[in-house]
Amino acid sequence: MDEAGLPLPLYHRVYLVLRQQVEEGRFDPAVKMPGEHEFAADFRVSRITVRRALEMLERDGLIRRKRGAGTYARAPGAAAPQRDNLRGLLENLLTMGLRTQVRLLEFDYVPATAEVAGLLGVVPGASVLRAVRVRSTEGVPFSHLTTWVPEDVGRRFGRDDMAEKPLLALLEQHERIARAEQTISAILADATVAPRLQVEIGAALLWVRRQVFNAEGRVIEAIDSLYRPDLYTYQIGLVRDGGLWSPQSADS
Amino acid sequence: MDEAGLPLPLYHRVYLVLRQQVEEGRFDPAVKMPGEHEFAADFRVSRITVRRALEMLERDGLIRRKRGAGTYARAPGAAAPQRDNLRGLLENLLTMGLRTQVRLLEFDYVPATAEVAGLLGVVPGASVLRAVRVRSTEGVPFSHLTTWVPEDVGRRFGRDDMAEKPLLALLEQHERIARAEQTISAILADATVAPRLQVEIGAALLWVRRQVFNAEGRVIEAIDSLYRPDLYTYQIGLVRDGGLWSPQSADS
DNA sequence: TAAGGTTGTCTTTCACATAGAACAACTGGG
DNA sequence: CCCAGTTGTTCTATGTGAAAGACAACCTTA
Repeated sequence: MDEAGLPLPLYHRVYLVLRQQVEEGRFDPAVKMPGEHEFAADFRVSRITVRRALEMLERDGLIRRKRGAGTYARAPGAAAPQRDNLRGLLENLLTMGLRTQVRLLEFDYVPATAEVAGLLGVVPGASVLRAVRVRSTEGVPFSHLTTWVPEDVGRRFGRDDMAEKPLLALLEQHERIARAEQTISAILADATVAPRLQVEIGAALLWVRRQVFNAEGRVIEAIDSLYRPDLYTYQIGLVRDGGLWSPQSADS
Repeated sequence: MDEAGLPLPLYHRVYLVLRQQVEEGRFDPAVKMPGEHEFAADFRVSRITVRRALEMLERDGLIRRKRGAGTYARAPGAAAPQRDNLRGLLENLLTMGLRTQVRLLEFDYVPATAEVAGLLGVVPGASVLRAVRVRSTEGVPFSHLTTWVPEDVGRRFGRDDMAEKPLLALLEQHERIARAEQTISAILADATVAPRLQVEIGAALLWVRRQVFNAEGRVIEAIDSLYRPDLYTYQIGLVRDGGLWSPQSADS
């Protein structure tokens, strides 16, 4: 059985894992990387499969191989996406006041699936507004947002409003937003979102699902957010408070 | 179809396209869907390929097929269960009071890498205690924890302590824990953690990195946690507070 | 120079993906 | 009732993914 749900070829999964590790700087360019036989044993695959993955990495310019000598990771280089600028980019987003571009890909009224109906607290099949947006910074997409809103709430604004203003601002024109519930998880990029986020199918994405409640306790919005982990992370501070943790701050 | 070199099997690409269309309500449940031959012509694939996609859709409960009669989409509300156990198991963990087993895989003093040194606030190469644990519930592993502690802190307890008590409890015997910083992201399962978490290589994992500070502001502990997204999610409540979100509660 | 390790290249074998085709079993409408 | 249309089933054939192994070419080091 394929737990991942995506029937990606073995060599491609090995490639994705190794590429992630090389890009993280996990291999010192001055130290010989593990040999093909060793990788094959680690991954429990044949050497041919490892070789296919390594050939792809070499074409990407991420590693250097030489017969008899071994395989070496390339130096991170100037444009290296180290883990430091992870935080950097998040802080940029916040301090710059979210200087990002938003592209509206879909905006339609659709019948609610069972899952969406459960999130919004409507009956399955009820008409709901679904909008899909991609948010970018400097032309690079980093988040993929799918939003569902009950029909009566959605009718208060149109497609143009959504392309310009944040949805939350639109909602707050008519509603008192009280609280939200978030579930954070991870998921693989599928064929739909991968090109929109400019990642490969099978790449790891941060998955945040949020329900927004108004003052009456009604769900007025459900958001499914997918983030590129190399460009966006979720940061939380916790304070120790009598044997328990309580949160201190989160993003907005 | 898509000849962009994507390594997804054809039948799976057809499945993804059709699933999206069915979920969007594009097929009236009262009207016969196009026949297998017609789909094959539309997608420019063989009928066998179309049939595999349709079989998957039928297993998902999204369509109904009958020999001689045809294929019909099911009513929008009748979608497959799919991701219910996400929330289910998490609630189990909390209500059962975290009835989990912990297995200590590694317990060693190692020289700090540059990355770990940065997290702990020590010089690179300094000796630090590294422990790797896997936490399971009912025999199923759901989290993989790598912990680093400065040497002088780690010397206060031994391997046996760690196998029994939570690390935080051990630390609080001698320290005043003040706060923590968490970074939440996503990462692919590599050859090391995949077997320990009983997932496939290349599966998506939830990645939480935590720095724990004592009252003096020193980093006492750094934790790298990997969670199986099908068994564990991170939940946060937010309250709307004067145009901003502030957190309400988190896990501990 | 010699030895051992590393990547490059070539087998063989098996399983699966896909195409193309024919036929069987079944349904609904004229 | 019969027939056209639909899904179910079973063939053949080809290409790719993958494992396992053997050997060649090459580099580094003792």
